[in-house]
Amino acid sequence: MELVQEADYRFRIDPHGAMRVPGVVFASRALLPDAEKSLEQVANVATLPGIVGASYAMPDIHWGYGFPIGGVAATDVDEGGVVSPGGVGFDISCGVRLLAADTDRHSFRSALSAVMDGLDRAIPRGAGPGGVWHLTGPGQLERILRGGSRYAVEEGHGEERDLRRCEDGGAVADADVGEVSVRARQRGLGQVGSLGSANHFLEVQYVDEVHDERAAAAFGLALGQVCVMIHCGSRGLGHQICTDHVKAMDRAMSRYDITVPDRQLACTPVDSPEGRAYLGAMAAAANYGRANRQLLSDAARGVFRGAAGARLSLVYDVSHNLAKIETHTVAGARRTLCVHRKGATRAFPPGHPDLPDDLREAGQPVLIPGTMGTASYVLTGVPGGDAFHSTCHGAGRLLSRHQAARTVTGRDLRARLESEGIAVRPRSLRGLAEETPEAYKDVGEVVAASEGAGLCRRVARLVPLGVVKG
DNA sequence: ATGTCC
Repeated sequence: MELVQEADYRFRIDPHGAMRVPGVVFASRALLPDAEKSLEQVANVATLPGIVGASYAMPDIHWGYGFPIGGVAATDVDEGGVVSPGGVGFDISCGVRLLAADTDRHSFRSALSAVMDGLDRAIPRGAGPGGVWHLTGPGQLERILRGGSRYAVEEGHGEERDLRRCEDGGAVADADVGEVSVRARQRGLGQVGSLGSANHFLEVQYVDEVHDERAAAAFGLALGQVCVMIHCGSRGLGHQICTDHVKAMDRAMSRYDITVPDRQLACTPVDSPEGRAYLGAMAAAANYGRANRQLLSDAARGVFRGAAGARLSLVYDVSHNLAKIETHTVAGARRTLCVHRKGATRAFPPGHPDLPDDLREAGQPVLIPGTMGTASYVLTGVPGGDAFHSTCHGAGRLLSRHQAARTVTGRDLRARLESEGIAVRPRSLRGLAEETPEAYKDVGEVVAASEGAGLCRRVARLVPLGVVKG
């Protein structure tokens, strides 16, 4: 795959074969080792009907199902543009929530161990069932799928203010519960309020560097402040919805005369029965993921209150795996686009009308979970930019789970983290080893490349005090 | 990511 360098941190893949638009990759050469497979996926996405602008890739690009992880693709809804479940991924609405404590790391130090033990008991995690909420019946699951974080807050698991600090006010309105299969519901029933496994985590962190004082103040962050970061998604429910709708679209595609270079790019027009069905089910999973993060926040708040006498205020909650219908100006014209972000985070600039009043001047908080034991970042959107107000989502994997687990034992990794002063509460030592920092790109380099490409600006760097993992 | 293959 030939990459033409256009600027620092910006490469172009010229259209060839069935590509309708170019590929644009925001990265440095150093961030693209062995990227051939994922760059081919960038080119494949550029063949989708109705794609607008370019098939974009963020600096944390790596190989994924059909679309690369770290990919952004927008299609024009009024021009036959398609929606593809592979452009969202299996973990629909996977995302990050950051809460800021009313304490700094020095005052907090003596409480850390008790807080970690409390979180160890309070946070359900790992593969399979288990969640903080035990549903009273199927009607309650439907209310979660329609109401997301808003429903959890209505039930007493949070504050009204939380909802103003959530993307979409904590729930999207267009969930179609009828498009969520019985099997997806069954899988979702017992996992409401759970972390899951792999790179999902809950971390106790503190603000280690502030890069932008004004934005940090607007977000409620200050140097030394203790924070809680929660990274999780829609568990088995979202996974099953992706499986169901990929299958349905794979069968339906030929009726729309759509051919794709890879079956994993199965898609139909946004404005088709199959497209609307997927988007309705995806919205339900989006709400499930948000309720999930709201309930885990509530559990963490209880632990912080009891073990440290500390309060947690929501900084923001944003997904990095979603397709959204958004209005963007393209070549001077307002167009209705279906923006797929898969391992890419929405990053609204200052002044965007969808931001709450108290964030309008600073821009949207963008939450970047780092690799376990390293740093995480808070960024903000910037004016102009490219890729439909999107930026990176994390470090990006380099080694497979199997390769990672061969480099270190879970026991040794835990000892290493503890010796660095990071408390670790793993559910499984094997799972811990699979997440060793060596398996990932350097999140600092990913963030620097994203900023260098003009996609976002750094606000703060966070480092871990304690890790809760599946 | 995921009842890591219905």
